[in-house]
Amino acid sequence: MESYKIPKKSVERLSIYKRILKVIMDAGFTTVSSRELAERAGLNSAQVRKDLVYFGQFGTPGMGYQVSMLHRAITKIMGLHKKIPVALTGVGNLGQALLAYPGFKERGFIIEAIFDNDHEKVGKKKNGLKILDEKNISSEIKKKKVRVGIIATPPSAAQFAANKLIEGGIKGILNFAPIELKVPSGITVVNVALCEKLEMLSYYLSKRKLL
Amino acid sequence: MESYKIPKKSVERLSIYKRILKVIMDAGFTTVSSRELAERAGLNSAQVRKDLVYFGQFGTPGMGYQVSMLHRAITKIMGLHKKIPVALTGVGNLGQALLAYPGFKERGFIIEAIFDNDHEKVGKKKNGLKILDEKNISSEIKKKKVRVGIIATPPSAAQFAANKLIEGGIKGILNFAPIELKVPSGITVVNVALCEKLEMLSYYLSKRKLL
DNA sequence: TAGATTGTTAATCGATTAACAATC
DNA sequence: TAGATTGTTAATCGATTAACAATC
Repeated sequence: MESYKIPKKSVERLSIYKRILKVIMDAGFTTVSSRELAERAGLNSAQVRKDLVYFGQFGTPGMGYQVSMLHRAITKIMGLHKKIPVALTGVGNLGQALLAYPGFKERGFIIEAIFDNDHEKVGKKKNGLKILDEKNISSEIKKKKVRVGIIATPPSAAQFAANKLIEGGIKGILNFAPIELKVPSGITVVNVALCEKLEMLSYYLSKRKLL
Repeated sequence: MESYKIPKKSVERLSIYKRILKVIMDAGFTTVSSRELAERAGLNSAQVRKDLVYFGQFGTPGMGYQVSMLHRAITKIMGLHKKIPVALTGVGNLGQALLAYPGFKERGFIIEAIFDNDHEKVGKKKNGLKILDEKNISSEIKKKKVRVGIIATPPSAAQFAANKLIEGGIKGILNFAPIELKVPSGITVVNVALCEKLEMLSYYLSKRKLL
């Protein structure tokens, strides 16, 4: 399990391989080749092998990969075999959606605390969780041993939320706000570029005079 | 306004520049250099200039770029100056969130029709729109001249939804389902890789023994 | 053994960055 | 004019793909 120079893209694809392996496993197959994996992921088979080798030697020449073993290995490598307590900041439309989104729980991300700066909302309950004041983020998440923060605030409030989360000891942030967060080294930020994706789509349609 | 070989990444960054230009414009500045833009976007200034030149010559040597003019130009290039009628498929948690998410409307993406395959839901209203049966996607969207489809269904229903959307004449799809949609050439699919991002974050924390 | 497919090296491709003449 | 900053070319870097010896 090396670590020094693994491309971000390879890590992202690891997640894709895991998803495909699950499908293949559920279909009852026990082994799979890099060619098959590549085909299903829309990639090159050399790339699949190269990606996997960053993390270990999982294959058998002439045979391919053991589906369930590789699936389990990737799950472990990605740390998806443990539950992770999460805090959500910003209980607006997007925040409420994420709160209800089953994809988080399925991956072991358990939302344990939710925050907003709107005093109209603070104190009310959403999905069984009381909305807390953003001012108290750091003390609350220390109490609940939260490890990951999700930022679903408007862009103007995002940096403040990030600061408070980091103050509370958080090391990883999933950021939905369309701004580049400034964080000290040692903090991992993963951006979900919703607006950018939307505007890209607009561009491609517009270019072809389809709008 | 060339078109033959513009990298996807440059298009995505165009959206980022637009966002930053808005901030600079609102702060009252009239010109901006590639260095300043780069700094705010966390990029290299040569990259900013190269990206922009794909789309035209907007700058003045010695001066930089006219903020409002560049902002307007990018908006136009991305087709964000017109309203786009949109259909949403999958009115589950994620779908309902997207329905309420103001970011779509702000960018001119107006959700005009919503679909689900759950007969419990069909006929009910959400955000002032009646939920329609997925079976009727193609006829309904033809009627409403919808140009873009958003897929927020579970993965198992995503390909069916995509097929129906395409049957109805749609050329662009924003896909939130974690599967690689198979579409004929001429259809633009932009994937929002929510799960992959989440799992990436898990990986980086796990690697550093932070979970 | 023969056939298949891995892990890995080398070749290719594309994207980022540095450098600088052109020019406001 | 002198200083600043563009657009652009060349150099660098990194990621993808092809090819193949090793090996099950």
